[in-house]
Amino acid sequence: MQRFPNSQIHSWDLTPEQAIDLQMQLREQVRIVDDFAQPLQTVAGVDAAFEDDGATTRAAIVTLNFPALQPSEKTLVRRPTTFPYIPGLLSFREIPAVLAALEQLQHLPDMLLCDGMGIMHPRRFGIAAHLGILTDLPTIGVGKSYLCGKHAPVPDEQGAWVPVFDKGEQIGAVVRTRAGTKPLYISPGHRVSIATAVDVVLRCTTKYRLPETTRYADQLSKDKANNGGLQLPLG
DNA sequence: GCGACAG
DNA sequence: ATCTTGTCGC
Repeated sequence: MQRFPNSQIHSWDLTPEQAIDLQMQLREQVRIVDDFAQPLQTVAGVDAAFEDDGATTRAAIVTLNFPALQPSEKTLVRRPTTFPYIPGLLSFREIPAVLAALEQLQHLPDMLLCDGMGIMHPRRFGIAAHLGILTDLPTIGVGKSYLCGKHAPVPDEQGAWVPVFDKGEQIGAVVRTRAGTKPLYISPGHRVSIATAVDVVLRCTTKYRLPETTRYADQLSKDKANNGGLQLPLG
């Protein structure tokens, strides 16, 4: 019953210094090339929220069929928060709860879209990359604000995007998912190329700034009225 | 040394 | 992330 063998490769009881050392080590395993089931049949949104003044982490996952984007399954779990929020170390705060939520899914999604960065990170190991290595699932980082890298201004038209560079290499793209709103910072996490990451995010976006995956996961993670995290039929 | 800093 | 009402602008 060990769904993600790799999720045991390291402890979560770490100091910020140890967490950084771990990122430097695990980044070697990240693969930024398209290596996933095609055609894509399901995509899932991953999100975390906090309650009890931050003492409790709530992780939500909503799977949507692709490309129709209709919800097919969802899970919500609560776990004690064990790591502070430190820019660059977000994954150590949110992933433990996310893994627990993934374990409860009846069916594994073909791809995960996470809140935050993939390789568009100071050490190329944002939450989407970390989650990808631990689960060996294809992942994409969907950031709502800037973390690092340089890029030209993004044209204000739906679908426009410009590459983001850091230290001589492209680490992702800034994407205008909707005109008149702030762009999204897209980067691969694992087993996906930069171009495909941008393409998938745009295909998951309809009339709003955020892709449907993120919207559904956000809604679930913030939903106060729920059955304690039990899976519920959608409709 | 100074500025920046996902959720 | 979270605390929070109405409000300005497309």
